[in-house]
Amino acid sequence: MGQLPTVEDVAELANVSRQTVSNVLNTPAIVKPATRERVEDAISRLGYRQNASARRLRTQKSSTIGIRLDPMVNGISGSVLDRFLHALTEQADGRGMRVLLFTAPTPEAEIEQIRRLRDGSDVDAFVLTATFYGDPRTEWLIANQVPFVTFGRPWGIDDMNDPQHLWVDVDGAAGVREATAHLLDTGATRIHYLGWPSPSGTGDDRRRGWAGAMGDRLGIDGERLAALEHTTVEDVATATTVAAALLEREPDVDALVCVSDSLALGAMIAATSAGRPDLPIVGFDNTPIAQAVGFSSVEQSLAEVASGVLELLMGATGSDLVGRALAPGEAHRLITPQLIVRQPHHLPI
Amino acid sequence: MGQLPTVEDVAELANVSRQTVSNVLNTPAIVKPATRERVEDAISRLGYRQNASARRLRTQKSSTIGIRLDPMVNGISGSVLDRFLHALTEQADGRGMRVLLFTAPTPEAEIEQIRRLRDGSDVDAFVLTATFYGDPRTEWLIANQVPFVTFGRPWGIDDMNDPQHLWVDVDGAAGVREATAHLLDTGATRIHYLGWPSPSGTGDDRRRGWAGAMGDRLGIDGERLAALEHTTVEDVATATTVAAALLEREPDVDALVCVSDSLALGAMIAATSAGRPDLPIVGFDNTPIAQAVGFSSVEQSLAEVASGVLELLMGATGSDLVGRALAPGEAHRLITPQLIVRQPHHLPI
DNA sequence: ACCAAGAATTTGAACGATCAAAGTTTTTTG
DNA sequence: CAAAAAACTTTGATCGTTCAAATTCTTGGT
Repeated sequence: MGQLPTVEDVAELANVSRQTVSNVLNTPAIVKPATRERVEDAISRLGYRQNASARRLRTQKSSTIGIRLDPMVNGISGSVLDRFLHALTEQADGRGMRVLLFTAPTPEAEIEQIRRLRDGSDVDAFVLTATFYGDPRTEWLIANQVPFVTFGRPWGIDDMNDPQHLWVDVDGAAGVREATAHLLDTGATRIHYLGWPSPSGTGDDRRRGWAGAMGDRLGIDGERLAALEHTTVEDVATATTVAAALLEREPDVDALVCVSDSLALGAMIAATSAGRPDLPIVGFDNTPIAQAVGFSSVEQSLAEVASGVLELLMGATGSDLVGRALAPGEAHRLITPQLIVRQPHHLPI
Repeated sequence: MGQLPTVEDVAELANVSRQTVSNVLNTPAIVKPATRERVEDAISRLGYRQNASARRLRTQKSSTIGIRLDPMVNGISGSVLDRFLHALTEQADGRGMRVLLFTAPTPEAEIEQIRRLRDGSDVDAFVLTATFYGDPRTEWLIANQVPFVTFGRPWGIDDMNDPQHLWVDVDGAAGVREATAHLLDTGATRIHYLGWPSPSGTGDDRRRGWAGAMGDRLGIDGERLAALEHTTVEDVATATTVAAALLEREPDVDALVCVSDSLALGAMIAATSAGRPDLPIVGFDNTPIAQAVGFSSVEQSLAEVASGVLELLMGATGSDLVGRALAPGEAHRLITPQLIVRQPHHLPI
């Protein structure tokens, strides 16, 4: 096998011109059926594939999405980005897009990388994760008119409805509300909450779900609600300590809603140890740990997040990047997560 | 800001020709220092960047490494691939390479994807993970002369020293041997092993490390060694049960070496519950769980694996892909992992 | 049967870089 | 100091594709 076949080779075999071959590939509708068939036959006979670099050079599009691989993912929820990446890659492929990775130690370095990738025509859109308040990246991207979508809502209120800032996020409040409602349905009433210290965009959002359900269904709020709330950092050992103290101080706890699987694992260990292996505990992210140890958890559909990202970037069916700014209501997607109910495995502790 | 500057623009500003600009970029050594400086000045003044597509079209190289993102990573060790990906991306960037992701449900589909990416000049080398016995992918890649490296040694004996099959792997035996030796140094002698059922390439390799240390240092082998060995599947709950039974049956256990952090977590829970929170336990992979719960673990340096992969692919310093077959001894790298010693957190169970 | 309008196809140029070879300047050498 | 060698720079061609404009082929109305 010498050279790879080119459009020219296909054209010659099919007795047509380069351009017709190109048309069969890109705009088949304008080619006469008989001709198209002949070309397609030649293509498959030669095993021809488009040369991506040449195509990109000519069209000035790379059909590639860039995403930064975070330096370190926190705790046991690390697999979230992993799973998102998988879903994104898979769905991007379905739309003829590819996913290119890059790394950067700081937001400034990330901007530099983005600039490089963009200027080199390597990437024509970006997906940002882990956005934060006053994020310089989103500002830069908007200012430089680089298409992008963030996974995670912007934290500046102004940006929330800015039609230039496309974003997809998981409705943590809805997920935790469902979890709380499910516990209420089973008869629990003293449902405590184990969360992260405020302020935390994600954490506060999830807490709102619990608070809302407790308020709506039981009329509990204000002081009485605050008494059911406990906070700890994202760390299994610390969470275990906090949960153990809680269970000792308040033996009548009915159930425990946790902001993450890490905290839920700590709570699980503490509960089992306190002789309450059946205490209903709910975590968030449905990590392998939740499955392994056996507690309920709120699962975010990363496939939905990925498809939301691509829809915002390329339109519902499109295969091209949208340059247009979207209407305020269309510029984002809020994905509703789902509660996965599990029975504890009764670990023999 | 209208058009992006090209070599032509830089050349004009620096009063040289296209080619000289290209030389400054690619082979600076052959350009007279004064000229080079003038060109570099023009480059930075215009903010010029090489157009990757044009370069790739001309050179017929994509400077891109393809890697398949596995459908699902198993258990809590999922972050391994994640961390490897990060290290690979980072180091590839340092060598002017990029990492492109793809997915595929089956090995056959993966070959098809590889073929597509290769034929389209999208990717010019691949990194394979999770290889298995009689893997069709490696055979296809070798037959089609596509450069690749596998993370994980080939399991067919013949391939082990095939200079065409480049591979990097972690020396699990050495890691577990070190862990066992460390426990022996602290005075432990009844060191049990909790592993996966045989046959398992990775599992058997790690087991060998434990067996070797026990044999060399204590002269224990054969029947006596087998009595200290226990197996269970990769699942926290099951491991907890097995470890609990073991501790009850053999109260004089000094320490427990585990094939993975999942099993170590199970062992940790069982030990703590059995009133032996200080029982030395060692896991493998040094996942966030090991850190969170507080047990020793063998850490594989994924940075070293990544750099090994790139070295095999591109040569020690090179920035080009090696087409040459390497000598039998040079075709692989075995990375020695390192034991991370931790004191238990004394979870208040 | 003719001509205009539309459909289908072809041709030349361009995308932005590097290669190969040829041209120019500078340095070395007899 | 001239000629040869080395060092450096420039010129034309090319990678494989798509765009824009030009050309040829169909179709349909009168």
